[in-house]
Parts: sequence; C-alpha cells; structure tokens
Amino acid sequence: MCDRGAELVSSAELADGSGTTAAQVRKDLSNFGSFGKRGQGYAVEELRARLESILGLVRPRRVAVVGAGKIGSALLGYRDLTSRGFEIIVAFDIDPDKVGRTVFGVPVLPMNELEHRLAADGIEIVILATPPAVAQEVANRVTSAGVAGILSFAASKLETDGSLAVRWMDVALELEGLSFLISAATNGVEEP
Amino acid sequence: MCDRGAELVSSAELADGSGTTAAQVRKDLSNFGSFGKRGQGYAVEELRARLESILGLVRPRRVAVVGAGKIGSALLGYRDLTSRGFEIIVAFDIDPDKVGRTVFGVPVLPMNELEHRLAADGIEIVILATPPAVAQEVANRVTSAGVAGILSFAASKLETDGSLAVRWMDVALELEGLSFLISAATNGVEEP
DNA sequence: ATGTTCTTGTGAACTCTTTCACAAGCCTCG
DNA sequence: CGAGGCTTGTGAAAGAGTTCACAAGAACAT
Repeated sequence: MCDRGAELVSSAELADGSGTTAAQVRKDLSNFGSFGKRGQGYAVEELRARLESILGLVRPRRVAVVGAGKIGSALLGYRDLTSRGFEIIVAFDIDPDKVGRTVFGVPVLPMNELEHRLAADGIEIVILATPPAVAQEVANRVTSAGVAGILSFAASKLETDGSLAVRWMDVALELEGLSFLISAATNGVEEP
Repeated sequence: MCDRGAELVSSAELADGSGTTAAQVRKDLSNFGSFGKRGQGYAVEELRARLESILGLVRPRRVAVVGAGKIGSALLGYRDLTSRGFEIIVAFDIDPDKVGRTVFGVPVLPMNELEHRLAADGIEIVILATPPAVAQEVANRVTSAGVAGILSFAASKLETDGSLAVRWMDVALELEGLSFLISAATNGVEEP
C-alpha cells in the first residue's frame, strides 16, 4: 500500500486483504495503542511504521541457518526474507563438501565454528534445518550461544529453557491437516 | 512407539512427547470415540491406526508440486513426506530449462499439461511453490481440475470457492512471529 | 452552523477452548 | 476376593478469543 501511494486504509480493507474481520483488526491494533483516525481509517505509512516496531523489525534481524541440505539451502536464496526484514548472515553444515562454499552469497561454515560465529556475528535467530536426530543437540549449542529465537524445520519437539523463543514449521504436519479437512469434507472419518 | 514395540501409552506420555497436556490429549481423542483402556492407556498400534484414519491417511495421498524453484524442488526430495503418507507424483514449472527433467525421481512437466495431468494422475493435494504473482491464477486452474486441497508457500491470500481446503506456510511470517516474541521478551515494544 | 456519512475504539455478549476434578473401570498383588 | 494404584472419559468451571453494537469523533456539503 505504501508503494501504491495510498494514504489511508480502513480496518475493513485490511480485513479482506488478510482474511479476517474488521472488528478483529481494530481489536488487535488497539492492543498497541489507538492510532487510527475516526471517520478516516489508519494512515498507511504510520501503520507500517507501528507494525514494524511492534514486530521488532525496525532494524533487520540477523539470522543464521544451521544445515545446508535441501531446505536449508533453499532458504539461503529466498528473497522474501530479505525484503521482510531478515538478513541471512551465515550458514553451517557438517558435510565437508558443503563447508567453505558460498550458497546464494551466504558462506557455509563448519559446525565447530558455530558458537564462536553466532556470537561474533550477533545472530539473533537461528533457522534449524538439520536432520531431526541432531536438532536437539544443535538447539542446546545455539541456546548457550545466546541466540534469542529458533525456527525449527525438524518435526521433533525441542527441549529448551525459557530463555529463547521457539517456533516450528512442519510441511508434513500441514499436509496432515489438509488431509484431515479433505476427509472431513468428503467421507467423514473412515473406520480403521 | 510402534517401532520401539511399546504396547500401551498414556495420555500423559503423549502429552509430554508433543508439548501439550494430558487432559487435552484425552479431550481431543474423545472427539473421535473412546478407544483408550481405563487404568492402562491407549494401545499404541490401535491408536496409530485410528489417527491414520482420522487424518484420512489410510492410503497415501497423491500430491503434485507446482513451481520447481528453490522451495519446490527442495520438497521433491523430502523423505519425511513419503514416510508420513504423501506421495509426490509430479511437478510442474513454466521454465523450459526445468521442464522435461526428473528431480529426485519426480518428473517436471510444462504448465500447459497441468489440468490434464492433475486429473489423469488423481492428484488430491497441490503444493503451490510459485512466485506470488501467479499463485492466484494457478489456484484457479487447480480448483477447476478438481483437486481437494492446496498448501501454499506464497504469502498472498488466495481467493477460492469453498470446494477445496487451503493452508499456508510462510517462513517470513513465522520469523516475524519470533521477532515479536523476542522484542516482547526483551525491550517491550519500541516507539516508532 | 448543522446534518450526513464515515470509521475508530471499546465495553459487553457470546462462542470456543482448555483445564479441573472425579466417577468408572482395569489390573495386580497379597 | 477385595484393596490399592493407575488411567480414561467427561460434565462443569474457568479462561481466551471473537463478534456485536454503538458512542465519539472527523470530514464535507449545504
């Protein structure tokens, strides 16, 4: 909307642009203050700035990727991340064939440099794209290196202390969700 | 658990294996019948079979990937999908350099064969890994081809009729969520 | 000025989800 | 066989999240 030069936007417009309701948009925003203009809507540029600060993206977040396999390296070249305020600084892998290379401009370092480089590069978020078997161990090392958040692509649950935020992305889990919805819409549940 | 040969599992064990509570596990399962054994727990093998049928995964679901770019092709070789009941049958791309090849054993076909092959191969779920600009158009074509569900990696909202189930995966959105949690844990919200 | 038309911000009502807590049932052991 | 130790299934209570609905304010035309 900023690019399109729009000045104002109503909660109703925001709602159908994002698949929710006008009341929801207003309630949610009101949690962070009341910066709409009655009778007018929200000032687009101010709203953008407010959301940026609410999300903590006034400055780009520094991100590292651990595991330069299929998913890991796909992420290294993902433009969408840069444009939305995340900078992928460095990647790590255990495979000597991958270490030392640069993938989409991001250097791939060996695992023994992990703690050192996370600290030296001021990494705030680690994307975990390792095999599930080592995910927990990497999570431990990352935690002790003082990283603030982990986004894990490993399905396995991670045991962490409360000092960092953790989120999961699991393609198979989402597909299972779809499969459930599809079954519910057609058959209902089939007896085993 | 099946592999480990466990016979029975309690709601409490399931809960800490999956980051929820025992009561939640029991309530959820009870929606689909009462198949636990009082004083014992749930029979592992029966539970597996029940979940499989609840999720509609008694037979593997047939999946196609549209867009063989970075994310698309990473998914084509993703073992986890196969092991969890999804078969990637075919992929599509618009780029002539990619069309005709086989990536991780999956053939990449041109976009003009889309509708025909989705129908011929009995595809139930499409994973959308195209640039956002064409996501809506592909979604329309996929819908009319009678597919039952879409998993979209494009951030843009898709307009679809109620005939299919749609889910989104958005890495940047998850990172924004993490960034918010990190900010909330440290600074609180910073003024814009 | 005044009336009309918008749209926000927000208590209150409502709905949905989670947690509590306990009767009912199964198993083992003395 | 009966007591004791577990664990499910589930109403009822508590807690979250969403929607309603309307007063308050802003712009604009007359």
